[in-house]
Amino acid sequence: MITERQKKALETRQKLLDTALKLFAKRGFEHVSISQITTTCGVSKGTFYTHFATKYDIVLEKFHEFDTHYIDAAKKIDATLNPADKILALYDEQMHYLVNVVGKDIMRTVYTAAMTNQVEHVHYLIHPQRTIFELIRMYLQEGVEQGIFREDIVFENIEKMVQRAMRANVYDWLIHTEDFDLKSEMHLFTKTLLDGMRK
Amino acid sequence: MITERQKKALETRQKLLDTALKLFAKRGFEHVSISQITTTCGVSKGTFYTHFATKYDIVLEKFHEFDTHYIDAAKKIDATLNPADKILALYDEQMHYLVNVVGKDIMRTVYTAAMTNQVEHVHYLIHPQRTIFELIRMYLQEGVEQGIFREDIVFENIEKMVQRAMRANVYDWLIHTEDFDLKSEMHLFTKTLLDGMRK
DNA sequence: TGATTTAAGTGACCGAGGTCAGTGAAATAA
DNA sequence: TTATTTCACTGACCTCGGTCACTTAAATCA
Repeated sequence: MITERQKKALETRQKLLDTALKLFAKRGFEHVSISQITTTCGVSKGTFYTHFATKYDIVLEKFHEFDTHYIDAAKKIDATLNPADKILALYDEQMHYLVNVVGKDIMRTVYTAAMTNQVEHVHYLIHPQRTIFELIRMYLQEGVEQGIFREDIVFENIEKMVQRAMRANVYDWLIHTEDFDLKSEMHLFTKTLLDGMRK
Repeated sequence: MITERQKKALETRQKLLDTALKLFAKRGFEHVSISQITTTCGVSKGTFYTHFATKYDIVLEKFHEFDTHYIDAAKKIDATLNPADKILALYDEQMHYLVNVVGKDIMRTVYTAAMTNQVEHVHYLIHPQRTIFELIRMYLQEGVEQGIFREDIVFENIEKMVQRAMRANVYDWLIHTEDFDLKSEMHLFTKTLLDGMRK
């Protein structure tokens, strides 16, 4: 059972989250201060920290929520495709989503936090239970069963490299100010890497 | 001709640089404040900013200096190797240097700054005139002349992907807290990618 | 019901990176 | 030599993310 107090606290938390994300979208993560968020919400600065450990945490929570998107994305993928093409199709869909829905600002925050924040557990960006990684593992296992991959590379390495290809292209997208088509760059890069893994 | 004043200024600058790097090495970049650096040097805080635009700039300058290392590294590479193996040999040497000389702390700073700092020019991490990129371009051109690469990928894309492979592995090294052998991870990843580019 | 405990919320405070009007001695102009 | 300009250097000051002893009202206990 939830008490009146817990209900109020959850409302405050949600209000902070919504306000913060709205302000981030309008002015960019770096240009929004905690004080701006809390005064907009009509609470004190300290209240922010009863609900979130750091400024980053708001973005990380949203990012985590975004990740459920891939379950829907996976459903759209043609089951008759070969496993390598399934991964490419998933990445195509994912990159479209990152560029058009999530956006560079949130992704930059996530990719910076992964390097900076002393990890309290395994960081989400490389967390093996991450939805997208479980999908990729599934496709790769299909590929192994069909015998399309070289046998001198162990499965964990195949998996790690495919995941790394994703971060590689996202990172390069983030450090380029313009003229970087994430979707096509990711496609070519991952396709080439997968070709290198094939028999 | 250099004036007395300019000489003094350069001395101050050099002293700030040396002190900062010594403190960074001892306590880590994030745990050293500008005030600590300037009081150790016996100058005011403002002086730091007459010589450097941001705290990052000290590290970026050092990183730039490190890059000359690759000229020596390239000389050691066996000229009879095929171009793909030359790139692998260069990366092996480079990763050894990053892990044992440059260190995670400086690299983390560089990789964060690349995402954060609004680029005044093209950022050094992707600057085409960067020493290591010119070396790679040279080897890849050798490879093209020998006809070892697929012809459906244009040269600029081959070049971009090989560079990206480097950042991919360095980034993954930076977000892992342990159990990440940069040298061997880089080797396998780049080798696989290069295999995917071959005829 | 009244006494006690709990925890959401408060805001003064801290040290950080970075700014800028002002200073004074060196460089240059007269 | 003297007047003027230049610029390395100063340090009080700004805002920031984050902390913590404290307040207060709701939840629980007796």
